[in-house]
Amino acid sequence: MALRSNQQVTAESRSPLKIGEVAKRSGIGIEALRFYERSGLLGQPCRTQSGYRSYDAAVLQRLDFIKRAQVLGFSLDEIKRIIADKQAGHSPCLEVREIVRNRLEELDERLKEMRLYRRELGAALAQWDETGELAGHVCGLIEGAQIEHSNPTSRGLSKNKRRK
Amino acid sequence: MALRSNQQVTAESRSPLKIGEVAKRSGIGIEALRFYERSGLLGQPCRTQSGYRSYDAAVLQRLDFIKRAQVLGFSLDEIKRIIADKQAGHSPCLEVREIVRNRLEELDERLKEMRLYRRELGAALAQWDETGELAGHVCGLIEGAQIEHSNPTSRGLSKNKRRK
DNA sequence: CTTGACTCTGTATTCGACTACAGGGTTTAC
DNA sequence: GTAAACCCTGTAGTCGAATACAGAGTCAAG
Repeated sequence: MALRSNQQVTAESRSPLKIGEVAKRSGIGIEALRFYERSGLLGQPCRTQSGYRSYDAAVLQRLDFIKRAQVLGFSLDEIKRIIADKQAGHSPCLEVREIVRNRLEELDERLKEMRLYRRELGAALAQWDETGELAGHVCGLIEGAQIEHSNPTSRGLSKNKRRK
Repeated sequence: MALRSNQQVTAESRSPLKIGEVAKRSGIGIEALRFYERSGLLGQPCRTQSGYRSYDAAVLQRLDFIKRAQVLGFSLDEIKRIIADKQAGHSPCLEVREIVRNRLEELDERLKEMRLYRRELGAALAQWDETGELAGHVCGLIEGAQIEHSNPTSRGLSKNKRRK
């Protein structure tokens, strides 16, 4: 354990990281880190005598893996299973392979969809720029959908929560 | 009011649709339709004397537009703005164009990311099948994260959402 | 010794996009 | 004429992935 004096070995290569540091380096946010731990994605780190989490730098790689997997469309739950499975010894477990394979299929499917609509959207935008008119799927459809009078936009955009 | 007798013109081309029918044809679900209406994506339809929603078939196109836009990654809120904007007269509004253009950029970004990781994932899976070992990013990282050191992390990737 | 930055646990809240349900009215088929 | 199938409003719940907050302990600097 962390015998009170090992703190002073604060060289940058081997230092145990406190949660704030991990958050800073991984870009993941303290609360999220604790949440990951609760959810079984991280396993519990050592603690200092006072109860502070004390991470080994390896956690950063793990977090990186998690982020990558997320981008690929894995849910935290699936990621958890992959990690747990690996850790449990039976490395290339069938179940995990299934997940990966399925996700791959879904991914391809989604990629195809996205490429298609990207083309449509791009085309519409181009024409829009040219002619000042929206065309094709993007707005032909809006136009097509006439709204039976009434007050259209109803109320103000009170709850307009734009982010990102 | 719909003059009690015009209901009987139930020819298939002009019939006003009740919500269940719209749900069936659009594949969108009654509750979701009402939710869209509440959210300002649909505007209120006429009602029969008894208060039932009575949709014009054009709503189907609108719903189709909404679905497409969603697949492209637009939020309901953005979709709403696009529609409202169009309806408000100033057709090819700058704001909407901005949304579309930005979304397009994001989409391309995301496509690139996805293709990259798809390659990695595919490769890992192939090797896995071959050698029974997970390699590369997919599991090297899991293995690495046993609890040993390493280094950095670049900036976070944009928040991407998986849906479906 | 005190301040301020940091951390702890535990519970609650957010957000988007729905979905479910309670407690009614209406239409339609037999 | 009655039961099933539909529709209404309004409110509440779900799900994934976090965030936020309350109330308390800990640590390094001045």
